[in-house]
Amino acid sequence: MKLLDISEISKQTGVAASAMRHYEEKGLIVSVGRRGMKRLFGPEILDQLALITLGKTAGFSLEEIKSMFGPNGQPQISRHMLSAKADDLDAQIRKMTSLSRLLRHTADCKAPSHMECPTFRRYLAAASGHNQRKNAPTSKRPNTPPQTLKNSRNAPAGSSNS
Amino acid sequence: MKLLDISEISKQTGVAASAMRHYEEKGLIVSVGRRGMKRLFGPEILDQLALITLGKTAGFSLEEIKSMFGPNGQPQISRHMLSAKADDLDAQIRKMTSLSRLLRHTADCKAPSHMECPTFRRYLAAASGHNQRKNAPTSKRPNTPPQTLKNSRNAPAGSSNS
DNA sequence: CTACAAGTTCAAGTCAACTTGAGGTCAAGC
DNA sequence: GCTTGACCTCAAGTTGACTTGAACTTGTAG
Repeated sequence: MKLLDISEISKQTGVAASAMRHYEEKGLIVSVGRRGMKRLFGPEILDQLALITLGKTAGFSLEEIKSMFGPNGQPQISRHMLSAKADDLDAQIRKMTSLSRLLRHTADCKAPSHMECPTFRRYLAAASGHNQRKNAPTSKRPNTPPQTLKNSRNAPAGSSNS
Repeated sequence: MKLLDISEISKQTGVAASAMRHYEEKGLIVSVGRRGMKRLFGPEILDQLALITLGKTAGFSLEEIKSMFGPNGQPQISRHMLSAKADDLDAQIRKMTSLSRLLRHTADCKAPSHMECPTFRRYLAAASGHNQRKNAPTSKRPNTPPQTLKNSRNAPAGSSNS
């Protein structure tokens, strides 16, 4: 049989055991049983954790992720709301694409001040305001927690270029 | 002259006054002076706030945003690191694109369990692991705060579809 | 001149998503 | 049958990005 214990899963997925307990507590995953006191999970946990990790990367909260594909993998919200989430995602993707270009341009541009560079300002305009599709994103909720991008071997932010 | 006070800026950008004070404290923006005790900002603040908001949307921390374009709009990090940030962004964009497709598919698919749907699994595979470009994202940093997507008039996650 | 709305500072609180620590449990190996 | 190491629970702590509250200051309107 292919039941996995928490440390095995952690090894395979990189998700901390404490995080998995947290997810279980929040109802995002369920353990299929125990060996003694130790949790056992079915192999589907690997996909579920991948999905959770992915959702977090995309900026969804655990609550939202749970609503999109609960512990059983089935969505808890309507098709319509799922599409709405996808719409949000697409809007964000558009902004991020512009930001990526803006960053690459910034890395190359020789202008004394980026704010004065027309290319920079064009990307900024594209990335912020007016998304080129029908209804505006309508950021309703007042406050919204942040996410931090992971990777890119980073240095303390004041080095190596004169 | 076109000096703006904090509430005017808040009105125009939607950024809370308290958030702007926070940004100033953290060194992301600077006020150009005071009228009495009240902060005054130059018009460039609007672009800077747009940039900050954008950076947050993309999942960068305030520290990172500051390093990418400080209070003067100039990057505090090397061109190389800027490109690396853009690379991160692109990797994330790829994942989010797959996730968006996965969500749209989930909204339409009639399969009893999504995990058993080959299309679902294909998107999941595309979205997680193996990104189709050269070097892997190398998520180094151990723990990473979250971000939450804003908009999409959302309901409490258990409604309207029978 | 006085009131007042709108700003200010500073400390403390909040929230999500975990992590950490203390103290407990148990299957397995010697 | 006892030790050990991996896991457990539960409470408390951490981090980032703000928000909130209390007490204070001021330019402007009346």
